[in-house]
Amino acid sequence: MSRALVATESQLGRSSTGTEITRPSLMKELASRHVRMTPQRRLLVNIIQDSPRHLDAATLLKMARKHDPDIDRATVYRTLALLKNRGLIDELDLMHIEGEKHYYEAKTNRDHCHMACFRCGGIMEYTSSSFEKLKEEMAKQSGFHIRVVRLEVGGVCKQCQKAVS
Amino acid sequence: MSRALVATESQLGRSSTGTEITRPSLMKELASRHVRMTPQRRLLVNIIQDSPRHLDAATLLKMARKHDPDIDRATVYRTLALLKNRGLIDELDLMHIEGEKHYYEAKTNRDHCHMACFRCGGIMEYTSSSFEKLKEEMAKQSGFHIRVVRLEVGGVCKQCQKAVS
DNA sequence: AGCCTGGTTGCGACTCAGTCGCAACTACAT
DNA sequence: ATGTAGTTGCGACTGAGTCGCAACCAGGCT
Repeated sequence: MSRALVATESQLGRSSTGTEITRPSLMKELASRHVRMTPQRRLLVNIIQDSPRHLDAATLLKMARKHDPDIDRATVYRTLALLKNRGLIDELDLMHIEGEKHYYEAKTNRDHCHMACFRCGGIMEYTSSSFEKLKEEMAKQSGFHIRVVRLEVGGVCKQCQKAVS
Repeated sequence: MSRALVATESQLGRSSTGTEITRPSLMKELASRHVRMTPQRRLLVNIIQDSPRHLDAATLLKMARKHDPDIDRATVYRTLALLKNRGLIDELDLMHIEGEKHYYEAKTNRDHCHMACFRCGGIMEYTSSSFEKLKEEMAKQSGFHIRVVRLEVGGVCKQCQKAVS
C-alpha cells in the first residue's frame, strides 16, 4: 500500500526494475494522434523508448547518427519538443550534475523522483504512494491543474557515504 | 498540523505571507563562516535577501548596476555559485517557463514547492507537512543523505482555469 | 500509381546563459 | 602600514538550444 520502490543505477545508467513502472509505446501514441511519421522521427523515438538511461540531446544525436549519419541536431531538438509538448516524455535536469543540459525519458505510468548523488554522479529513481498523495493534496489545496511534476533531490547516496572520503 | 500554506504571486513576483516562512540573514551567515566580504558581494547579497521575487542572474546584474554601474556579469555568477555551494540560496528552474535561465532565492527555513502556471506565467509557492514527510521517507528508504530538494509543478492555476480560453 | 501540399528536414547563422584565464586590485590578518 | 591570498573586471570562449529558409517528402486524394 505504501510500498516504496527504489531502483539504483550506476553512473547515469538506469536499472530496469520491471515490476511496477511501465512505459506506454511512444510510436503507438503518436500514430493514434495522427502525428506525421518520418524515418528520422521513427529512429529517434525508438532510441528514446528503448534507452535504459536518461538521454540528453547530444547523446541522442550521437546514437541516432549511427543509423542515419545525416540526421541533424535541429531535428533532434524539434522531435524532443514535439514529444514534450504532447506530454509523452519528461524533461529532467538531474540537479545539473553534469552541466546545464537536459535529460529526457519516456513518460512512465507513475511519476517518480530522481535522486542525484553529487559524489558518484549516480541517479536513483524513487516512487512511493506518499508522492502520489502529495500531488493530490497540492492540486486540491491550490486549485492548480497539474500537468507536469518534477521532484529532484541532490545529495550523497548510501554507498558514497560509507566510502571514507 | 497538516495545514498547507499556499501563497500566490502575480507574474514572477512573490507574495510574502510572513507567517510560517522565514529567511535567515545571508550577511550574518557569511560573516560567521568567515567569507571575505567585498562591496560587490554586499550589494548582491542584499538584493537577493530583500527581493520579493525570484531573481535570475541577468535581472540581478541589472539591479546591482543601479548602485554600482561597474559590477560585472562574472561577479554575479561567481557570487551566486558561492551562495549556492554554501547552501544559502536555492536554484530554481520554474519549469523553464521563460527560457533556460535559472532563478534564485534565499533559502527558507522550510522547503517549499513551486507551481508554475503555463498560461499566466505566475508562480505559486506551496508548503505542507506532507512534503516534509515525503522527504523524510525518501531519505530513510533510500539511505540517501539529502542536501537539496526541488519540487516543481507545471500546469494551469485556478484563475486561468476559470478564464474561458 | 501519380499528384499535391502542408508539414518536416538539413543547413548555417544566430542567441543567450554561463565559464575561464589573466592581470590588476583589495580585504583583512599580522 | 604591509603582505598576500582571495576577488574583481575584462574579453574571449563554450555549449545548449533556436530560427529562417529552401529543398524535400508523408500521406490523403484521386
